[in-house]
Parts: sequence; structure tokens; C-alpha cells
Amino acid sequence: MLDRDEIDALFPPDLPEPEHWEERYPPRDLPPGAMVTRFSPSPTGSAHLGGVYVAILDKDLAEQSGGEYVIRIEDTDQSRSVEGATAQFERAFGYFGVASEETDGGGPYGPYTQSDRAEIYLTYVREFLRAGDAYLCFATRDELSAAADEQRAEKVPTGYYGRWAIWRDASDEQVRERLAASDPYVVRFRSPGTAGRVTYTDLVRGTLEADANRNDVVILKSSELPLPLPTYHFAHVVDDHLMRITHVIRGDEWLASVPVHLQLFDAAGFDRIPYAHVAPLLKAEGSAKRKLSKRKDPEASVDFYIEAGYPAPAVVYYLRGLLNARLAEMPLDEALAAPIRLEELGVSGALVDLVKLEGIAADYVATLPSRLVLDEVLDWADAHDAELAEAVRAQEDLAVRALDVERVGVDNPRKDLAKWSDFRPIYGFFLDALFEPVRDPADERFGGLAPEVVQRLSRDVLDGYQDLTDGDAWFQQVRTAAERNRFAARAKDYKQDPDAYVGSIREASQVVRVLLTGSTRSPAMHLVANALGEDEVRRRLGAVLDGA
RNA sequence: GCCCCCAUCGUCUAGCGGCCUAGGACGCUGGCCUUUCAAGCCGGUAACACGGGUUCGAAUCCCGUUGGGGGCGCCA
Repeated sequence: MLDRDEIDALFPPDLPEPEHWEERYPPRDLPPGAMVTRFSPSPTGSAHLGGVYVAILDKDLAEQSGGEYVIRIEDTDQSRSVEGATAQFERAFGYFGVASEETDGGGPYGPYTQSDRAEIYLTYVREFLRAGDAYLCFATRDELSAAADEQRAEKVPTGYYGRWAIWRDASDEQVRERLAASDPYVVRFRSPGTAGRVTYTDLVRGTLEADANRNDVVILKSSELPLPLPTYHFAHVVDDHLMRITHVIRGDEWLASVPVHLQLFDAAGFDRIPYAHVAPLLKAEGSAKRKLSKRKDPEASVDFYIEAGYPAPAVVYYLRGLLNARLAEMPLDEALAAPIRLEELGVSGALVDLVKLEGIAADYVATLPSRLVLDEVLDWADAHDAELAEAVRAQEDLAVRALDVERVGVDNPRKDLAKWSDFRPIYGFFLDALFEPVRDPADERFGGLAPEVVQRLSRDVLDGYQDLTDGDAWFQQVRTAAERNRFAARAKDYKQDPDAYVGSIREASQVVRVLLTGSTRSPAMHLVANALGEDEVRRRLGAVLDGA
């Protein structure tokens, strides 16, 4: 082992001792049972839905216990950091209500971005080196991959251990020689290396057992790097200890690394921190399921939900229901306020079901007053659909009236809006700027009726048309025009004797609907007509006569 | 190749040895209501992966098989 002077010479001369950090980040003064959790995303692109999923858990647990919820940015792989990712995170976390007070810009345990904490890690790396719990490794990438090939060929576990751990027991002379030559090195943990098994308790899965770690993992990356940073394993141990985290909640892809982490905590002399490993969000692929992937699945990115304008409470409610099934059975308001319980988390991953989310979102939007819906639509449109924003602002009162149709004063409001982007296809026809009059009497939306019939119907409805507010009276105008054109006045009449008519009242109604809305689906026609006003109704019904 | 985790309707799940002829919700589907489309209401469809044990008794416990997921990086 190198002399202490030689080890210290590898580090900045003014590097603090561990005591310095221990004092700077003292144990938190919190009530008993308070949980301190942390959400630690990597800024490698847009935020992942799975991140929001875990963050909801983290934040809820901290808040319900009177603890703290920390957001820490894990950017120890500088080459993968994406410009602007942190800003995007902030927007996304704000949208879904999982932002934190304790992150960069606030909080006594900062900085909260790992690349800003390099000095802290170095203190502890030096400490490991001094204690002989770590050593310098000059192995090249080629040597490492050759070792792995060999291990696979011998059908033994891959890794840096045993006779493949070529620098573990290297002589001081060898090390000094490489150091003198300024060869790049990494710092590796000297694993206790004992064979055997470890058992530990996971808060989600209970007692787990695995082979003890004997792999000398890298704890500090290459000395070649402009800023040598630790690997995840080491940063996790140091940060979660110094930030006084009480519960490490993370994706279950980390399960296999627990034996390493446990050894690192022990070697550092830190108290172990309980783990809760959360199953990932899944995506169906054919009959198989796999982890929701940001690369392959657009719905894995939180931007997907923000861009489509899914209301945040609906998404959060859905995610909470996946976390704890109990919450999915409760009404939204109640479920958002109810605590999430760690012990109720499922152990196998859940499929993200967009159909179910749509249903939840539609139910939620149906509970909102029209004015509020429109405000949300406008907020969304300002960022994602400028044309819609302009069209709505030009006729805001009409837009509110449009939303009122079959929403206000009824027992069962329409559930036709799941997300803000739905407004345009469903209510856009109300707005002059977005409505495209139907001029072609042969348009396929009329369901194949003869163009002359379409035109005659339109003309007859128009003849003496009144903007009646009584639904039956209003519709009587359509019925009269329909009868005059040999449509059955009632669906039943048509059913009894189809040959006596050119069609039923249904087809005739559809013609009027299409002329009025451009769509084969719409809220009750007389309400639409009332909202539009008589002049506009006449304009729209008449459009199909222009060519005649 | 080695290691770990998981396994109830299409989906989310209830179930923690007898209350299970397996319950609920979403979906799908039939009907009712309705001038259309929704909404609403009523009904239907559909699962304990397989094979061995243990037990008077197993969806529940044990073993194995199969299937799925994850890990084995100077990525997190």
C-alpha cells in the first residue's frame, strides 16, 4: 500500500477531512418517524414518467411523515448530460407537483447537483485509499473486456475479482511506476471479497438474499477526466449519508447492486439506509411486457403528457392508483389527499394503460366549470397551439357557451374532453376561425345521401327557421323538413316500413349536424344552434346551397 | 454464461390455509334511455401459468418446470 503522503499527493492539498463534511451536514432535527427521501434523476434528456412515478412516492412519504423531500441531480456522467435537461425537469416536476424546496437554489444540504459536489467525494475516496479500502487500478478497457470474455468462456460470474483483479494486489513499485508515467487510473473499492450470501430487508419486497459482492467496483472515474467524479455507487453512499436520507427509494434495477452498496456503507463507517425498490412502469409489446422506454415509447416521456395537455391531477391520480391500488378505488380528491403506503406497493411492474388514463382524465375534466376548462385550454394552447389560442380569444364568450352545452345544469355532464388538445377537434367547430363550412352536397359525411336531397333538406330547414330554445320545438323544424323530403319522422316508422321512405329521421338529423358542426358527432343540436346564434346557423346551413 | 426478482380476468388488482362457485374497477360486449353522438342505468364476457408435494382442506405454504422482468459498465 502506498504511503499516506503518496496518497494525499494525489488530491488537492486543501481537501477537507471527513469531519468537515460531517459538521457541515449534521443530522437533521426532525420529529421521530420523519422520513427524508430523495428523488435523483439524471439529466440525460426529458424527464421519464417512471421518474415522476417514483417522485410522487418520495414526496408523499416525506410530507405525510413530517420529513423532507430532496431532489438531487445525478450528473456524474458528464458525457451523457444533455443541455437544458435540468430546466425541462423543473417544468415537468412543476407540472406534476413533485418539485422540491430542497434542491439547488435552496436547502441546507446542497449543492444538490453531483458535479458540484466533487470535492466531497474526493475526501471520502482519499479516506478509502488511506484505509486500504480502495486502490488505484491502471487496467485498460481492452484488458477489462478480455477478462470478461474469459469469464464468460469459463462460465463464471463476470467482474473485477480474483485473478482478474490485476491491480488489487499490485506492488507499490508497479503503482509508483505508472503514476510516474502519468498513466490514467481509476480508484476501485477493495471488496471484503468474502464468498457467501448476504441477506437484507427491502421495504417493498421483504427479506432478500444474494451472493455477497466480491467485485472491486470503480468508485472514482478516470484520472484523465477534467473533473474526476465518482460512480453512482459511491455517490449514492456519500450523498445519501451526508444528506441524511432515511429511506432510499429507487427503481428495482438497483436491486442487484445492493450487496455492493452495503459493503460501501460498512467500509465508509456509515449507517446503512433502508431501501425500497420500486417495480418499473411497463409497456406491452405484443404479448410481452417490457420496461417503458424513453427511446421507443413516446408515452414514457413526461413531455408526451404535457404536450397533449393531460390535466396533471388526472395523471397523478392514475399514477398513485398504480402505486397503491387502494387509491385507485377512491374518488380523485380523496385519493390525492390520502397517504401512499410503502408496504402496499406491488412487487411486479404495472403496464401503463393510456385508455384508462383517458377515462380518468375525462371524468376529471367533467367536474370542472366551463370557464376553468377554457382557462386551462388557453394556457395549453398558448404553448402548443397558437392558432387555437387566437381563435378562442376572438370568441371567448362563445367558447364558454360551447363548453356549457350539456355540461351545465345536467346530471351527467359530457365526458368528451380528456386532455386540452381535445378541445380543438371536439369544440373547434363553434369558432369561426376554425370552422370549415360544408359546401359540397356530395360530401361523404352526409352518409351517401343524394346531393339534391341534402340541398333540399337544408333549404327546407332554413325556410322559416327560428332560433327556438325549446329542444322539441327546435327539432320539430328538422322533423318537418325531413318529412317533406320523404324521411320517416320517427325512427320506429322507418323500421316498420323502410321502403316507404328515403331514410329515417336519423339520417336527416345527421345532415343538419354535419352542416352545423362539420362532424358526425356533437352535443345536442338545438343547444349547439342556440350557442351559435341564428345568423351563424343560417350561414352554415346555407353553405351547401352556394353552388346550387 | 452467471446472479437476482416476479407470476390471479385483456389491464390495474382483492385474496395473506376453510368465508372463493375467486370479488371489484377499467376495457370489451348486449340492452335500456335518446332526434344523433356521448353520458347515465341494467346485464354479459373473462383469470388463480404448469407439474409435484405438505394438509382433513391450497389461489394462498414448499420444491421443480415454464414464462416474464432486471442486473453482471469508468450508465445511472
